[in-house]
Amino acid sequence: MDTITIKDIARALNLSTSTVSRALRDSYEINPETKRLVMEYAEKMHYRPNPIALSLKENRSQSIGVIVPEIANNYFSQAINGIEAAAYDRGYHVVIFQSQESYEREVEKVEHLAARRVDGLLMSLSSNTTDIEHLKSLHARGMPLVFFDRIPAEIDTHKVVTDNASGAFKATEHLLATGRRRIAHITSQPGLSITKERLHGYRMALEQYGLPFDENLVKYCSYTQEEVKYNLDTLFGLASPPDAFLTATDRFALGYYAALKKRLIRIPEDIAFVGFSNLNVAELLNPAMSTVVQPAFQMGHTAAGLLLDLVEKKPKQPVYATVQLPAELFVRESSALKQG
Amino acid sequence: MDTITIKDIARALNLSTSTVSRALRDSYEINPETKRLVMEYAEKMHYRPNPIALSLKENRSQSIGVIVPEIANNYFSQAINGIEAAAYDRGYHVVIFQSQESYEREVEKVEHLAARRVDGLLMSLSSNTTDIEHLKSLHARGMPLVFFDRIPAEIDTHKVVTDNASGAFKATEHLLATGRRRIAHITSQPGLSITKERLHGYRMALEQYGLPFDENLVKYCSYTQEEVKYNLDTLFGLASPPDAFLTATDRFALGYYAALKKRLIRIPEDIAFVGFSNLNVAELLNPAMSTVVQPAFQMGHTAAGLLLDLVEKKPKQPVYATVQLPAELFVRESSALKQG
DNA sequence: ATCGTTATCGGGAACGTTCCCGGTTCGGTG
DNA sequence: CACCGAACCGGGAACGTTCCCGATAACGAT
Repeated sequence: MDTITIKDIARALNLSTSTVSRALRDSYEINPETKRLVMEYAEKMHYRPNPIALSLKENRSQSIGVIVPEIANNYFSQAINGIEAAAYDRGYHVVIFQSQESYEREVEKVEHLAARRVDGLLMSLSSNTTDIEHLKSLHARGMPLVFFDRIPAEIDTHKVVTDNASGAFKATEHLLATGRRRIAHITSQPGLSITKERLHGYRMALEQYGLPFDENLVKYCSYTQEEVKYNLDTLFGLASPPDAFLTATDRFALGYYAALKKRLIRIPEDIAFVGFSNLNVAELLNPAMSTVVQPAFQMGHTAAGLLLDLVEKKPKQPVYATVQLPAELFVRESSALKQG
Repeated sequence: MDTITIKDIARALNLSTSTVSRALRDSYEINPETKRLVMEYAEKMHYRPNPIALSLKENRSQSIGVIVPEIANNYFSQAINGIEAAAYDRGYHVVIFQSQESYEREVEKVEHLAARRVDGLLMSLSSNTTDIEHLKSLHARGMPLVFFDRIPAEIDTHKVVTDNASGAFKATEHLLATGRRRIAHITSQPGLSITKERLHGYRMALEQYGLPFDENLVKYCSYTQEEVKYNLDTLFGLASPPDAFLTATDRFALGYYAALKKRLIRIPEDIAFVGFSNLNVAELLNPAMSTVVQPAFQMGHTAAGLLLDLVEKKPKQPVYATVQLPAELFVRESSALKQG
């Protein structure tokens, strides 16, 4: 890219760089005629101010970093959509990384992004992250930081989440209302916030219906294929096997739906199913899948908004808040009323 | 972010910035003892070189821009996944924008990204883009540019596409082999490369089977909901209505699948269906959807690789190529053999 | 004693921009 | 006629880094 600078304009018009700079910013102390000359020449030569030079001077990059477990996931791609919209509206760029559910990669990317001098960081933790020292120290050094969806308890900053407890409660309650009594809960790593909250909602619903909580029905998963088989084997090997599934993420919803179907288990006759999922085709599945949907776009949008407020020091002394957005339960065939 | 610079180190150790700079780059002309001092102090103070200062000096940003119609789309999010992987491996950042299928937004984002001094640009055209002057001029001014999936004919540069013609041919041939004769083709705007190529494959298959091409069966769509209804009305209003659908993109596949089911049209009994789609749950749909799958990750990965070769001037005089990756046809229930 | 060599280091320009200080001209006022 | 204040413009530092020139000292070699 051969690019023209303010100096080139100055030289061409026999002016100083100061004058050109001021002319371009429409300063009052520049002769209108001079302004016109500069403006016209700049326009003609396709002049665009170099944001890098500005960044160096102002010590900001006008960009925010985003680290998510994976981009090619309905929930996160929708969230990124919201982030991009909010950031663009306020003149910021979005730089994206994925941790791929790996702690080591997450640390690496956080470090990289910080070195890159992004103005702020938007994060959703990898499922294998338990130690968040890398983020703590970054935050302590003054990097504006906002978490969404998968948040840590130990860092005090803005957080945006869905009301996971309520979502899980509604789903569990619904399954109970359809006559199921043994609800398996397939969920993420126990350390994650979303895991705890959803488990809490699940237990509350059981309690309210006077049913016992059975640890054997809860499976904390990572994301491997063998694991699915193993978990299903043990679940169906129980003396009192499950008659319903509540899965906690998009990937579990799809993975277990597929695995159940492969085993020729009938949904909803043998097993009722509700998945936390932002899959936009839940309606079209066989059978149509009941889902707890998170407002992904909205979450990304508000998280980015909060981050940019921090970046721009909108409130001088920020009072950190945890914004909770409602989850919505869509009842479909997969959790139809139990027959007989 | 309170950040430490090379100057701070120099001052603290009573050295010049030159010496510190060289010590940090492990230059041979610095006393090992001095190096050790500098390195240790830098480590202790968490020093990280400021990439923005480097960018200013070297006139490059170590980042590439990506403009896609929408992020929250299976195909594109998978492609971005590939782009991110390739870019990160080579030390580049990925800055993402979406045109939202709007020509005006596309122009705006292209302009924005260029002003932002990205080192190169990766594009998939919006469906409403017919005039590509904004990209032509950018390319003429020396911006490395690589297109993927939706490419323009009029710009000579690297392009990465799926073998759309072959994909459409295979799908059409398959539908013909199952006994269908009136295949509706739901596709994008006529200007797009993917539209033409897929249409070509579709026609070739018809021709090979000695069937006439009927313009009435081809619908060039944008992405509105009313349009779906209108197109279905006219298609089923034909004297000889379709007995199969071949849809050209992810969104059309889902949109028309849903609409057909809503009309209680039986798939595959009344209508056979094959969709170009990267939906990862095609298998789980009701009925399981036959799909032509594009190697999205691979496309993003190679496109990014080609772009970075251009950026880094790997071949001094690049010979622009159009890389064609194979599309794969997955036959499922939705295009089962016609009964009777 | 002079000189080239080696080992170490510093000064300062440059990247593109803004902005603080200055400077000059000129018309007007006392 | 001296002085003042607009009106208009230029010089140069600064942001953080690299790199081209030097510079200095010590030390053999001539």
